[in-house]
Amino acid sequence: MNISVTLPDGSIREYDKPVSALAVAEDISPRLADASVCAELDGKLIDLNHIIDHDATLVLHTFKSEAGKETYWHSTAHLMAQAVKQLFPDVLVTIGPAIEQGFYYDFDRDASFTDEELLQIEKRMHELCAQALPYTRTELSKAEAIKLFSDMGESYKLELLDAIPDADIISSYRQGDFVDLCRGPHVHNTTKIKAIKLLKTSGAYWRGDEKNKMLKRIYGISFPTNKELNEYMLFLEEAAKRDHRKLGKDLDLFSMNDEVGPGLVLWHPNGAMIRHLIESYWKEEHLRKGYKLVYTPHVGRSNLWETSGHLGFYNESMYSPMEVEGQDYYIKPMNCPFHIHIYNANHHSYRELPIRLAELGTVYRFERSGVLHGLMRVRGFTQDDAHIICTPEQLDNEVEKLIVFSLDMLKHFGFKDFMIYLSTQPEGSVGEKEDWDKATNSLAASLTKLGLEYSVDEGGGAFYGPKIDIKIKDAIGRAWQCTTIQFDFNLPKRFNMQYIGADNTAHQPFMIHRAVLGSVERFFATLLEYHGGNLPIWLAPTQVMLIPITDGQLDYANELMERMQQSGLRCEIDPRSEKMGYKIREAELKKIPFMCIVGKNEAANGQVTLRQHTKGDLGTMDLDTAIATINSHA
RNA sequence: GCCGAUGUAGCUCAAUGGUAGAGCAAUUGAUUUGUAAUCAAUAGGUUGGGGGUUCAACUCCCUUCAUCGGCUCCA
Repeated sequence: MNISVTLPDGSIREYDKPVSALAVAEDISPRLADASVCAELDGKLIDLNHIIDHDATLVLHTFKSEAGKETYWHSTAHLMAQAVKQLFPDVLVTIGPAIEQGFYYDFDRDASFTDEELLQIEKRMHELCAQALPYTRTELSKAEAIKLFSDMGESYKLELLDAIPDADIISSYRQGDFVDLCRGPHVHNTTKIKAIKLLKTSGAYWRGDEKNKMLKRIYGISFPTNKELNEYMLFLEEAAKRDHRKLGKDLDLFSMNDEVGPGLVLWHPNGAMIRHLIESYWKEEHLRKGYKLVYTPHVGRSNLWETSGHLGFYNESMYSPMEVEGQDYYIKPMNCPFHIHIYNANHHSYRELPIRLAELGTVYRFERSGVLHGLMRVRGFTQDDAHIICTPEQLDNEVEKLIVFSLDMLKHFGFKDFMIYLSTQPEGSVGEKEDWDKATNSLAASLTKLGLEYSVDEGGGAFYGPKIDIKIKDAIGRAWQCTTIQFDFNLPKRFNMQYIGADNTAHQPFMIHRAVLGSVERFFATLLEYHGGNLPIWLAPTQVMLIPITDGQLDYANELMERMQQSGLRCEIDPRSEKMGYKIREAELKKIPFMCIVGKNEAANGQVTLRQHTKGDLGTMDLDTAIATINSHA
């Protein structure tokens, strides 16, 4: 018998009898064998001790690969469950997957896990690692699996088994006294798991459904070396420094206030300036791209929301009505109905389309108290909203332009990495299947044509249409939705939107609802975190701080400020009788991009000494050179 | 909303159930300074709100509000 194993580099290794993946790894190098956590046999993930008994391609995964990390963390989750079961035998295990950064395991237990208990569990995990317990895979029939887990009293596992077809072969993994229902693969021994940190606890609904029981979740992470764990902990610390809530306070950008109410933002002058700059840019770009700016009211009569259907399908997110002269008015959770009425105020010919109505529209939505999160999730926010009304023929072109426009705008703010999602028709949606397909295909085709990678969220569209979402990550890797491009098959019909076609009859237009930044609040927060507070100079509320060394240079500094302001720079003076070092330190902490230091020498020669934030002294030069230098960074 | 943690001066944080404190910031004064903190004085508080236990509560209990980390939901 001869078995040949093809490796990713194309090399082939021959064996005269079946071998384990681990043996192949050892054959290549002991170091690779040591670093490997799982393998991929003919594209299927396997355990390292899986026996290869046929000609096959083999990829060995170390912790460096995605699959390696996932296996490593998943195995750590099992290890944690084992420790928890040993320490707290009454706890029932449920599920425990690997996640993007680490793993979690959900347990059914009345009390929450305390910080002390977490340390206790962590300690037990290390002890179990030291015992060098092998992870062993066992395949069994569904009936056997049911017997196994019902003997253990693990009712949640039985519920999971329930969903598996009777004829399927089920795998379980055992290490020491712990058995878990699991597809695998796993590391082959607990010694593989070295550095462990249990990070936090939380509640989590069984199967993610809030009608179900709330379980107790423990999050953790693990690494092959302590060094990597320490680096990760450092990364979390660094990320905390970039948190927009901290930066918002430090740089005096915005605040929330108990008395004003949760989820309602107060924009301080510095934050308001940044917002103003974002919005001005946004307006100019939209005008350049053929959008028309509109303004609409903050409230609308109940009839409007009945026609739009919001009172039916969006009621939970809307605030209670206010009564005016016997009529109910609602504060708007969306801008669409108003934009539609602007469209409907006139008759439209197909020759006018597409019509693009844009507004920085402030909306108010009721968000449950537990979900509020800095500026990322608030109750009053401004959408950079627009509605594109077009003919079916114009659809593809509009979508494509829209995606390009969105990405260009995000890039202009410095963003580079995006996650793009295409969400398709969900259950119980409105509109014709034919239209859905056309719209979904149009979205997909545009993404493909532009060479963009995207994930499909099957059935994740709104009930009224498919959509494309673009997400950006925050400081600790949480993804936040910014751009959303949504079709709407619902409102054009409800509001009876029409245009007169070339055939001189009325047609219903297509409508795209879109926001590029998403909401100004969330975008602002993401922007702040992305740049760690060091905004690009065109967005810095103060671009230059003039620092006179003594009172003697105050007049000169004032003159400089005036000239800089004339040239369009946002410039301020620090006139206090503090030492220069103190003023510099403060300007640095405020993350002001440039400082102009002027002392006796500069005043005498009509010069300035320029200093760049985080970079330091750039030397002495005349004002025009300084202004040019500053502008070259814009 | 649910599970848990937290809430003390503008900010960052101290204080066994026994007189609420520090640093920075602020104000006033002195200092006139050369690339990340000059010195001194002053002022600043119903310890998130309400209730309770106690001779005595920042500290213990109840309740409520907010924030933080998750879950569910979402721009």
